[in-house]
Amino acid sequence: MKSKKSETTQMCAVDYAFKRIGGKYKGMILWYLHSKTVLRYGELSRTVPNITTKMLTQTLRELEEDQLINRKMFHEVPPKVEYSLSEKGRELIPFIEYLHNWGKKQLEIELLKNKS
Amino acid sequence: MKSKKSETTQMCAVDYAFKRIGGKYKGMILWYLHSKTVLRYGELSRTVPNITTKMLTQTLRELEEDQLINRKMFHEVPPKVEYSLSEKGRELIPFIEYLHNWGKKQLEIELLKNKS
DNA sequence: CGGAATCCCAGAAGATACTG
DNA sequence: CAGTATCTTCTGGGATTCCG
Repeated sequence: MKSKKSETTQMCAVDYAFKRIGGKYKGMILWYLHSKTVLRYGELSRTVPNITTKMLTQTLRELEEDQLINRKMFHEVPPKVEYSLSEKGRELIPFIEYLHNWGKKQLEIELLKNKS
Repeated sequence: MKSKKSETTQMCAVDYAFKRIGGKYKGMILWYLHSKTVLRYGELSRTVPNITTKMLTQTLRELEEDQLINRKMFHEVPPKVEYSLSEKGRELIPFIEYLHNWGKKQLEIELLKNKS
């Protein structure tokens, strides 16, 4: 049983965690899923700025593999797929929320500086 | 006054924050600086697994630009440079700690699964 | 000791077109 | 609507060598 996760390098917990939520869109998607509870594919694609379908699909698949989100298909016409946070994914929210607030604060500080 | 930070895309706080602490080594370096308080260049290079001098220098420079760490040079022979967390950088510790604990927990869970 | 300077590449991300 | 499939581009990071 080979695992894509374990490499020869000793495993550092911070490193491990960053690999789950790193990349260009993972944090944002988790954040949006948290604030909206449930989102369809199309909604996500409109919500995440400039994301392509390829990256959206790929990112969602990775989050699903890591069991941070749930994917629920409705076999209808037209098709419908809903994404939501899993329990495990929800555990990350406090930290993303913290990060969000920190980022907001820094953005405001920079804004003030640029005005002067 | 051009800024490397602002692009045409609307600024999202989560995205902003991830850009400060994303990348392969930033989280780990902040984490190590927190647990050891102060570290020299050579110590960091030995502590962070497999990091090259190029990446170490580059990462430290970026963290310094964003004012998350302090760089203190001693003009001696041989030269000596110490790195430590800044106030702003220290604000990030609670959440990196959270992330660290989460990662540790997940690693343990995965370990158990692989044994079965 | 604490870097800087090059060269190079894998893998991340973008563009575009097509489909059940 | 919710994706696939390709192709291309870009850039974060690696390897190596040299410097004050």
